[in-house]
Amino acid sequence: MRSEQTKGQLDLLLLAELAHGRAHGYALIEALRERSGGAFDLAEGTVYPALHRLEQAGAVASEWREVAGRRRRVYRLTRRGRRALEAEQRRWRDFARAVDVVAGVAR
Amino acid sequence: MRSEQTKGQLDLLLLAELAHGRAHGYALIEALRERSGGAFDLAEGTVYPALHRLEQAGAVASEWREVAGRRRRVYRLTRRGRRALEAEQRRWRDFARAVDVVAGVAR
DNA sequence: TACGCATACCTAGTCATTCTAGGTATTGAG
DNA sequence: CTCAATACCTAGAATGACTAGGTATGCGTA
Repeated sequence: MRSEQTKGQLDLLLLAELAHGRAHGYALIEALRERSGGAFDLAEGTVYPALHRLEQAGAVASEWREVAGRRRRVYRLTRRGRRALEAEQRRWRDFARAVDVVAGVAR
Repeated sequence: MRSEQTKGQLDLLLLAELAHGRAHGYALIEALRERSGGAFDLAEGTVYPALHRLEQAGAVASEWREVAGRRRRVYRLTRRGRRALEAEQRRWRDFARAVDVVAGVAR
């Protein structure tokens, strides 16, 4: 059972996680689960297509690595990805503030 | 051009707005636009079906009013709707906190 | 050695939500 | 008389993220 949905913030979460350093898809899922205290427990079918989309958009770049007999696709933020992350952070901040105000939630 | 999407928070926004008092759909759209400082400028095609869905779910109830020759469907929160609002507020708080942490956005 | 579990990737198709794009009807201003 | 604003509605499209399946390797254990 997945804990929480990403509700339109998936790219922000992935880009922010990659800002901590390069990582492969499976590791990103675990990192997101841990950093969020279990709130985000994303399905692979959610993350892999999203990474492919971000690569198409030029926000991330990937290369194959062989680690202990397992192939990994390791992703890193591009310069464009860093700009995209900053834009996503601003967008999230504005959005969350607006919801807080309307919803009567002080944080 | 619509300003911002509701990204899965539409029910929360509508229920929270109705917690200020009963209102009809068109007025809810204006109230949301104003209270959010223009951030939420929802299309009628977004709001009316959502209100119907909330009524189906028993969270709101409606009655027709005739005001200055115009028919209005005036909605109010039910008791169930109040509980739903509280649940949505908790859900939003948890979600927003988790995104803040992962996204590296301090607010 | 066979099994299951964790790791690691992938995609097709589905589903829910929300938007676009149309429609109807009334009132009031110009 | 026309246009803008008010006020409602829905069918269908688009979007985003999910379910549910698949492949394959390595490692521990029964």
